[in-house]
Amino acid sequence: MSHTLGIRQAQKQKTRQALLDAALVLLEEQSLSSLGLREVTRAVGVAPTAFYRHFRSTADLGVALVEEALGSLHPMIRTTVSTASDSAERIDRTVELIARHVETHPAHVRFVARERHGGVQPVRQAIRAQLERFAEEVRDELAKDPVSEGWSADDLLMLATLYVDQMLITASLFLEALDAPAEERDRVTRLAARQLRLISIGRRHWLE
Amino acid sequence: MSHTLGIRQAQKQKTRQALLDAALVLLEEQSLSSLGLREVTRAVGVAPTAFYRHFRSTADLGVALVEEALGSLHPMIRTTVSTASDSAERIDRTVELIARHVETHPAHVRFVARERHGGVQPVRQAIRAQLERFAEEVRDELAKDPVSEGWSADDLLMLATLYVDQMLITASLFLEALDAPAEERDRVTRLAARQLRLISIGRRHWLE
DNA sequence: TGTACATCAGTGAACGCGCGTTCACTGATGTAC
DNA sequence: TGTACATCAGTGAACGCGCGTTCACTGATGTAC
Repeated sequence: MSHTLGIRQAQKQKTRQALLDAALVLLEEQSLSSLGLREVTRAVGVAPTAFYRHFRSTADLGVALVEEALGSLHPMIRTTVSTASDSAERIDRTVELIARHVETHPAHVRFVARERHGGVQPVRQAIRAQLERFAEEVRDELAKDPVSEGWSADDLLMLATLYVDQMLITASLFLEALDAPAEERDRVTRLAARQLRLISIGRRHWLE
Repeated sequence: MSHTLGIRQAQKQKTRQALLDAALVLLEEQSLSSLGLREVTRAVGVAPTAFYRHFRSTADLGVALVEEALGSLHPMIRTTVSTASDSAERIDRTVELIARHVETHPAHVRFVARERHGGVQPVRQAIRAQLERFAEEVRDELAKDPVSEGWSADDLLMLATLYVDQMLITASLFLEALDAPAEERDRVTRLAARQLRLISIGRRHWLE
């Protein structure tokens, strides 16, 4: 049977999640460095002091949001990169996957894009650590591909980093296009696919 | 002779510039969305109300900072891209130029990286407008290159966008490495150069 | 199952503080004659 | 050159407000027997 939390623990988790959810909503229109603890508790409907039962500070809450936003993406990244198939098809599926993810988790994507270079150091660091893990995972998957024969580990990581950054740029373009007409989203889709295609072409001819 | 401002206008400009400079320093450790008007005037040594003689709000000041940070870069971008020479050499010079720019204008670069996806809409918009201009200028320079024969205007803009985004990523990596040992900066230099090289290879084989 | 005590998530009052904005002002600079 | 008036960048007091943090508390939940 699954581990059942006590009533007290379960309620605590629920409040904690409510704080995270409320913060994420508030962060769509501001940066973490201006997010107030009282704003968050007000949105949830608990006393300001309740915040301290869960987080030391809003920066601490931000680090928890990074884990929530990026922690669960690792398997998805791996399978996306590794799926062996025609290159053009893989690119289209990747772009489609990013578009879908932005549609279903817009606030998470916005948070990561915003705070990656934001004003709160521990959060920047948490995001960088996650993105570095992504790059390493992409590198490991690329290494398995026969196209990578003869590549140095360093060059593979260079390419993986390029892919990861490109995925983030694409996600943020889809985010901006979320409330735009469908043509705009199509434009972003085609742009992202061609950029990935150009990178793939560069990859194929790297060792010439 | 050059146009001489009256004493009053000259003093006003000086105060305005002092406000911009002070804000830029304060923004190294926070985001614009949490920057206070009183913080800025305190740093300059004028009364809080003096702020309103120059800007409607901190968001308005942010837009002025975008102009200051990016407005003067257009000629530099054009000449960098257009200089006809060996591709590898051009890449090395480009990366070197970015490194130099980050060294001489770290606060400006940090501001743009931070606020590009930050919490203040008018500032995001101002940055996007400038970056779109960059992309168009790069496209125009790329179009003059014989390598671009047969390329559609749309594909040229796609490549130009890729270059512009890549330059920003590189700048932000140099920024993080500013206080790091020289080896780290060298690592960033080599990484950026190889990524640009891979993109250039993709460019050369795009039409095959 | 029942009892007695411990734990601890959430409360609510209180604090000192800095915020953005308003307003009428001052006095140096600019302008018209 | 001098005078009289207009302009306007910067002032300083005042305002109401929300902030983060402290503290002792309450009462439901957990635990030991």
